[in-house]
Amino acid sequence: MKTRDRIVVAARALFNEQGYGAVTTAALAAQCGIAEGNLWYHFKTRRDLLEAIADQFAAVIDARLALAPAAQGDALADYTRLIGALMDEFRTFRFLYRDQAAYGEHVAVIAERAPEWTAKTFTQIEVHLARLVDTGQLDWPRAALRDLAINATIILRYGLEHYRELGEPTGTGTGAVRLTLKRHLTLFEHQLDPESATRLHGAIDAMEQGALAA
Amino acid sequence: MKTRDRIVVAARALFNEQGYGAVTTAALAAQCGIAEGNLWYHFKTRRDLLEAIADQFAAVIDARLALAPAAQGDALADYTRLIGALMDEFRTFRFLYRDQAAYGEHVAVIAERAPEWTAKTFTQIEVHLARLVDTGQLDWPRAALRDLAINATIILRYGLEHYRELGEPTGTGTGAVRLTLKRHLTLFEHQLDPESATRLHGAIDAMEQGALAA
DNA sequence: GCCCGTCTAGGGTATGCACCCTAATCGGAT
DNA sequence: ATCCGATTAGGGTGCATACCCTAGACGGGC
Repeated sequence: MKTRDRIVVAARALFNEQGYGAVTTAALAAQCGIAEGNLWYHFKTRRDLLEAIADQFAAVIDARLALAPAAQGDALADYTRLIGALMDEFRTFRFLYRDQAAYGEHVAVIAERAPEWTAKTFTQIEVHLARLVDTGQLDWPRAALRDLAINATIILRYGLEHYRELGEPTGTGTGAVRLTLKRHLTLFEHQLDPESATRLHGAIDAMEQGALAA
Repeated sequence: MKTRDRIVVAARALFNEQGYGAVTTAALAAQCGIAEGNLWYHFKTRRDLLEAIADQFAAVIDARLALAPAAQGDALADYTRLIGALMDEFRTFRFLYRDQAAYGEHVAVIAERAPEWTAKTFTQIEVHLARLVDTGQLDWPRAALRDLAINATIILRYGLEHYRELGEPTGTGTGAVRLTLKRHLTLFEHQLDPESATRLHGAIDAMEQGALAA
């Protein structure tokens, strides 16, 4: 891996663990195992590094927003794929959501596009849930799907912070993502047919060990 | 109002608006209309100021946790009172939740008690919802009340951040609290009897204009 | 061997900010 | 009038940190 990419990966991890403002450039260089001067060779300012991460973030979101349920496919697998991708994103770029006060409103791509991303995410989840209704796997009034999608998004979006506030560990491998996915299931699992509910639980159990590592 | 109290109030407001780390002691003194030396007369360190606010926070939470539905009273009014108090708290002390990465894990009262507070809040909401079930105003399986209480708490807790991410203004007087309360209602309003649903909506509409000012 | 991109080591600077210090003034209570 | 707590104005310090600068080394490609 090229040094520049190693810096981006390490920065993202440190910012997520310690908070954006608490990570010094000296500590980051040490974490990468490079001289601080080399960090400045690759990124002129700390802001340039932040924007490199934000550009990655935007690309990941655009790719995820392209996910749609297949017309004739496995609606449950499609839904599982989506929520897995969402949690991967919330976890990988956690500090970008959480530490906005620390890095300010000036990362242009986020300031401009976050509201639109969020609104599109509601729609994306709604469309996936509608497929579950169409296939008879979920019993939910069509008129109430939007609200369910929004509430599900909120719970997924803030799940890691929620468990942090409960004093639980929330880093990678702790099971916090799985807990969050299960938490969101409580919104509608009583309206899933029993087989689908079981499959979804099983898919979520399998998720933190493998799929989300990608 | 005594200067010391004025400093606490102004600090809380500035920390909420701008983020804890972005508020300099110079700006805070200016906001209070006092010399910076006077700020240091009242608080020896910035941390002392933070802890004064955290102590207030703890007292407010303890008082709110003491709220319980009356055995023979108006269950809907009791529930309304509780969610109003909760939103008041989330708004008044918003930075204490949001900016934890900025001020660190070292405010003892929060580090020690936040998980317990959150767990008690779930129970408090659950007990209030159970009263609504008992009075026939809410139709919800008893075994599922805990999950409803937790989901309601999450949505109330993160509502302001949610609307911020949607690009909406979230300061006092913007209607964000009302939107949050309405959002949480979507979890269960279809299971309220129509009169109760109408009353609750009305109570929420009245709330941001008056009751939450207290 | 030459060129060039990448990286190092080591020293440094400018800036921002929390907090200090001091002498004087002010205002309220006795 | 005196005392004392509260407040001011103005100057200052120490520290942390992002980022700069420079000469040299290293490694890969031609």
